Amino acid sequence: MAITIYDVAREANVSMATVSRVVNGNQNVKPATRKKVLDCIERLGYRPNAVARGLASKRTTTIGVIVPDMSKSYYAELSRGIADVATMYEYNIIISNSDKSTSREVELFEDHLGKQVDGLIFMSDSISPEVRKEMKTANVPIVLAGTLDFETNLPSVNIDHEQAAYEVTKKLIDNGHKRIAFVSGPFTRDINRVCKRVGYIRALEEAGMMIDESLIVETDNTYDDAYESWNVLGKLSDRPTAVMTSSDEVAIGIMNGVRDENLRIPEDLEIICFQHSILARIVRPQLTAIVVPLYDLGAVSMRLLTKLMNKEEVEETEVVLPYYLEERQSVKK
Amino acid sequence: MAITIYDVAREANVSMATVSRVVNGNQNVKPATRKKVLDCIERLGYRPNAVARGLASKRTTTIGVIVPDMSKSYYAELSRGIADVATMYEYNIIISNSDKSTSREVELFEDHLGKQVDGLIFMSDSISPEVRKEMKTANVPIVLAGTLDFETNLPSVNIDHEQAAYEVTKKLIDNGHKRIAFVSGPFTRDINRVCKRVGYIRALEEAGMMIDESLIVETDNTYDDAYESWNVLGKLSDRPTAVMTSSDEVAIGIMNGVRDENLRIPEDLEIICFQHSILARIVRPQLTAIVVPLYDLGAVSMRLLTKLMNKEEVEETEVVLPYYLEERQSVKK
DNA sequence: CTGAAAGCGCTAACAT
DNA sequence: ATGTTAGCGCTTTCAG
Repeated sequence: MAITIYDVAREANVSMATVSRVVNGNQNVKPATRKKVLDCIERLGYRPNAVARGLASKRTTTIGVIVPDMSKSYYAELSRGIADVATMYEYNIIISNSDKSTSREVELFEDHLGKQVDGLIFMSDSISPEVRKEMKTANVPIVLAGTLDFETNLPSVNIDHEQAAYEVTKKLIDNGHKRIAFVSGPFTRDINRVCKRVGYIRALEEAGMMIDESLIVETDNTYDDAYESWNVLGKLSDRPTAVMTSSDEVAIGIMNGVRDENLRIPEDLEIICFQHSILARIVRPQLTAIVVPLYDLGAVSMRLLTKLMNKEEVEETEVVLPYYLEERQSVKK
Repeated sequence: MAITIYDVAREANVSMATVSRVVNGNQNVKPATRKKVLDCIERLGYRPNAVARGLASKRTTTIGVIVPDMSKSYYAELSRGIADVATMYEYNIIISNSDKSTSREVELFEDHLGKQVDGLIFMSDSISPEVRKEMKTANVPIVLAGTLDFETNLPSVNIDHEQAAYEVTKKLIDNGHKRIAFVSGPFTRDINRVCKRVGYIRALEEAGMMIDESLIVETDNTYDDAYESWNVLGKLSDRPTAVMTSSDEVAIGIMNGVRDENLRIPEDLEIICFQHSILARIVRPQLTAIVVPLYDLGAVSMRLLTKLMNKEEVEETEVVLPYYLEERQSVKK
């Protein structure tokens, strides 16, 4: 059996309450007593039982993170931001993968809530009614990280993907392109269908250009699928001379498809992508990209969650972080 | 206040013990009673408190994962393997980043143990005496994933990096190369210094070749540092014609360094790397590589841990998983 | 098959 | 400044 607070109390000839005070840094302890207790703790190798503490205090200092897939660099980077701020505020994180399944998301909410997490950070492609119901009935704060909610106004941290896509498209238009494609990730993802796609269309319409649906291609956001997508795009009689992609991995799929046709980037095709990893920087030519501050998205989400858990006043619960365009080699000068 | 087991008991006109039995799937409950209780649970929206359960049963169904950096694809992939098997056996995971700091690793052991995790999976570059002491005094099973321990024989899951490096080097020798470099990650990492480096040297010596220390380059395992390393290697009077790298990211650094000198791969330099991500496959030329089964490393580690936590008999606690060489384009046919 | 009761290890009033 | 005590919500004997 492990050492308990009782063992320490007996050893130090004080009550368990005093030991508890010492452990919790309560100032109402005479320095001499404190030292005596600390010595015993050291000597016995006492380690407070966080589970008992959690039951008694109703705070577990643990938060839950529900993410589609922690192995994807997008979420891995975001999660690292969460983890670092969590550490800073002395929280542990329980992380679970939903694989974007609504039923799994609901299960995970129940699971994490059952574990009495003090708060939750949720990421998903889109929010289903079932999940919204879970969030409504949860008794702890929830923050959406990089995840959109159009119905309600839950605390969230995002960048303005619509505006970013608009700017990317506009830049391509200004570069003289008439045929600009948008190779997207799945449209089941709000960020793609509702943000990037809409920004793309807004820029085209503003320039008085036609929307050609054959230039809007949905992929599953993987390299292989993107590579295939150029098989379609490249065979168009009037093929695109520029493309915006929803991620750097997709851009590289296009890029290799283009290269295997002996076309060149940026001479024959200009590419601007959303950057989610180191990929954009290490391929040649390097990819001009909207840099998405994934780490910060996670860090700010967690910071926001700490405020909510502390019941602090938060002026703005829907945070929008800045992004920027990094000019590299996939666009002509 | 949340619904407790008492509320359900009162509502169902049974004792809390019976509710507990129902919740825990105990067979000693009359079907009619079970149904009645289940109905009340449903109606009241009762959700068992895992913290109270953990305190009473001394099992939290949570395991700890200590990892250098969850944002690195290497560990992200490995962690996903852990997470999936954890889910399968109904465990949650608390994951923390050590950033390879020994003192942080020790803190995290204490932290996780304090949270009463039922087991731990540990990953690190090398095991320090302080950490070894933590592991010795821990009262729960610990599995090392992709991490070496030379002193003791803790449960672990690995691949044979030494043999893999030997085979890679031998293949390069058989291809006729006389100057073969090894661009490594940090030698503070046992896997590099003690395994890959040793396998590399073994192959050279077996072929009667000299060990030229200038061909062994230590990097911090990043793209940028690897790129710089070619500045050194490429300027050698008798420069290498082949190179083994400890990761695909490092290989790409070399590759771009080579390309910026207008040399070609594989004509002027052959490369074989250890593959830790999608990178090896999406760059051109694609990289011939030792495929490291990261996901499986994690999954098998977790499976092993479940057996240990169940006190099952385990015949072999030091598991070695197979790897294979994927021939692609960075080596001549 | 069901209930009563004793903890699990700690926090947080409430006393002193 | 320190001690006493009543829970926190559940599991787990032990009875019956």
